[in-house]
Amino acid sequence: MDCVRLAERLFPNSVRPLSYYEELYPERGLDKKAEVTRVAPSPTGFIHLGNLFSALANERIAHQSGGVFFLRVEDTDSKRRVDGAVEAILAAFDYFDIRFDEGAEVASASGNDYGPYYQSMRTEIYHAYAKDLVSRGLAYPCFCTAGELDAVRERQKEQKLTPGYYGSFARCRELGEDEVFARLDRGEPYVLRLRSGGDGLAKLTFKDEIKGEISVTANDQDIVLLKSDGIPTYHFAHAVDDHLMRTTLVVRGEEWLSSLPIHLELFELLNFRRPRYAHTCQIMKLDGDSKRKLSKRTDPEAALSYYRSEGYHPGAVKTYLMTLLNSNFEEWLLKNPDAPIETFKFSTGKMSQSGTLFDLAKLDDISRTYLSRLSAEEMYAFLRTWAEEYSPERVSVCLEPAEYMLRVLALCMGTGGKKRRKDFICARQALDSLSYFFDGLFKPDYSYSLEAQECAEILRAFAGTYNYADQSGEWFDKIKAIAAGMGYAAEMSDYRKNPEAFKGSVGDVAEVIRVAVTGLKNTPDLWTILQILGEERVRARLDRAVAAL
RNA sequence: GGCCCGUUGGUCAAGAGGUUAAGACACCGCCCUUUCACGGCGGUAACAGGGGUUCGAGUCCCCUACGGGUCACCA
Repeated sequence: MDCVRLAERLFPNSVRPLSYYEELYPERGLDKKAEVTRVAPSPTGFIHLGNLFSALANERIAHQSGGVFFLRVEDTDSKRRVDGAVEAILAAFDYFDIRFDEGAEVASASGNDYGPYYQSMRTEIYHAYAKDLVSRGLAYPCFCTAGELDAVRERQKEQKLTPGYYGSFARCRELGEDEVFARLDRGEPYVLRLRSGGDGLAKLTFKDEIKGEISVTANDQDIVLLKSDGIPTYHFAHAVDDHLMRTTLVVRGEEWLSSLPIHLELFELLNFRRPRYAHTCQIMKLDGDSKRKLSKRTDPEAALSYYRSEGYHPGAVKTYLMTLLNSNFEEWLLKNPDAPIETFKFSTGKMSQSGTLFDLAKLDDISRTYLSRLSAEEMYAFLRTWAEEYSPERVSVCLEPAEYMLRVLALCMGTGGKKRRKDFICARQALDSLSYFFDGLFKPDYSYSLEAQECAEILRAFAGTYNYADQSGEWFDKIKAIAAGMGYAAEMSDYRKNPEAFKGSVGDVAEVIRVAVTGLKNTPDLWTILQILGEERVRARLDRAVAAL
């Protein structure tokens, strides 16, 4: 077989020598410690939580080391391409404030340009390297049809052999020159395959930045380099792109670990210095008793869009992911509650090796703390931005006039006092929990702890003494008086000392009023709520509650 | 099934041969409190199992079990 002739026949238009690309995309000349990392999503229309997880790790590593972080769009699969998917990716990373130095849609400030950053625009580059491989006898055209491949696979399975295109199963590997050219002349479709020199039994050890030493088996599959449409597969594109873009460290999910042998062989045959790899654990979910990968089909929380549509604060989501990413992050955060995430020293050595379970309760807790640290104005702006996109009808109902909502938020967040409240988890939940401040949204589901009779008596007594002008102290004294008059302890300490002596405590009495006015058992300071609502609305709600009993 | 990775409380996890086996979330209790929260203090709860190596093993080695991943002209 005249390999050079075959290469020329396969890629007649690929005339540039490899040195052209090597010079076009030179070594970056960065500091020795500087890492060049990337995130490389494919535009399928679905953005997984894992994409953010991985992006965050890559971003921190690059920027912390004074390196470069770029975005490459892996749009090599025309079948899965979805309109608008790239825009969605860009918008999602922007929402979570992940900043790229280079890449799709980023103007390179440094003047270094290793693009194009869309794989669909890099075909001539892939073909140049493919041509080189063919001319060196390391790649060959394969004319096997999908049906033939399936049939072989079936037979291999029946015989309990490793499935795939390798060894004697690689039918097109040793095709004669005349036959190959004849079939090409006939226009038969083909894919370009790697002529693997690997020994499927050879073990080699490899050092992963997260997992440490791992043992891998050498690749012996003649994997597809270029699909029949001339577009590369992930493996080939990865090798060419990360070489020419001078990536130093690839941080990716551990589902890639099994194709690592392919990548190792590719880098070697292409004479590329290969990047270091860090394979991160996957985000799992508890399903019944067992863990499984977060699935985009069945788990809404697998989609990045879920957090945005629920109104989780992007900063809170990032904080949570950081706790999963670096095991010492949480303690650091406890000690440095005000420090920006960027000042945390991120380390691949502190990344978890085992699959991590996604814990919504923990996210909620972190979100509570995160939101509690915002000012009422910041919270208002956050809620408003969210509502405009996801719940526009609430803008006019809840968010205007702004002064009213600001007063509500100041109360509910405790921004005036020493201690902050932590009632808010996400924008949707926050707005939902505030609906009792708005007559149009107030749909009470009264649920009292006391008997109806008792509640009615308390509410009538309260309505009888209620005076809007009362200050907090006076107001509460009246409630205490009602409590005492009905056999409840006016002081919590009395009740605790001697609970048998009372029907309950002033807390129980207050709860009845709280439920009547807000429909909820848990709310911020009741007196302030009544002040915000105003006398008229308070009386109307008391009447309504009594009527409902 | 082959190959690969993993396994410390319900969850996230510290731990790099000698610890009373951290901390956080959740749960429970107490305290604080003008109600609801917040906060403070405390509690329940773990080294998958079995063999080695060692004076000594959660830490090193082997086996088993279990969980996960992957075996495409998808990434």
